[in-house]
Amino acid sequence: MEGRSSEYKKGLWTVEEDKILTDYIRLHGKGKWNRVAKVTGLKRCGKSCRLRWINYLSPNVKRGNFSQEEDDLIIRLHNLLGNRWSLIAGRVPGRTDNQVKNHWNTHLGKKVGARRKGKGKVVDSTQALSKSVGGNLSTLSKSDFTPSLSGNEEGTRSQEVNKIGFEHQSIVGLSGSQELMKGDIDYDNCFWFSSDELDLQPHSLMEFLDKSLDFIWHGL
DNA sequence: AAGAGAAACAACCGCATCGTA
DNA sequence: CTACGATGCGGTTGTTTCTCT
Repeated sequence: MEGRSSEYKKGLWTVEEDKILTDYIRLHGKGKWNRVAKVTGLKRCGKSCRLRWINYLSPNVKRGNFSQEEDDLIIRLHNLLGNRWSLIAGRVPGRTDNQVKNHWNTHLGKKVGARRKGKGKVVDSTQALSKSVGGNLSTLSKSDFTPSLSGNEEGTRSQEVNKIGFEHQSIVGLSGSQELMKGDIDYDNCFWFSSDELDLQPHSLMEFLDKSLDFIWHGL
């Protein structure tokens, strides 16, 4: 099929292309990715340039093997958040969402899967979270998980968040691997918080998640 | 040494959301 | 209010490298 997409090259990046992109960003800064091809003549679409910079060329990206500490952190965060790779990566310094996702799919997922094999029904962590808060997370949009609830709490976004049906509970449990059932709790794979301790507000799931993450982060 | 299959990593695609004119 | 381009995310696919026979 020959279409507009044929204007752009696909596949692995060459050293020359990397240099062109790096020079462009050094000169113009990040953003305006669609301008890269126009300004530099690089035969790559904006999305491809952005991805290449974020995942590979950026000086903030840590290369090399994942440490045991990073593995543990990712496993714990995945337990809490599920496949929300960008959120997880945001808590793992120097690692990108793509790196974390790939590492999970090739190493950690198998490791964790093997450990859990035979330990009962495995459910998606968002389902587990949904169960624990008494609502349906699948109705939420991605933006409900971004830390941008500022100012107007009566706005549409907070109304969306309220769809969760979040209710005050004395204890809130999160489990990425197990259904939450009385008398059948896998404490190794759960994080528990007292909502009093966290001063949990029902209108903001993100605040809850962020406090949860800080809680874990400082406890590591 | 060479080929096959598995594993690891890089990149693409489709969709959702955001920002702005 | 709406349309549209830019950006971000997660799933998936493609390519390369490694390991085993």
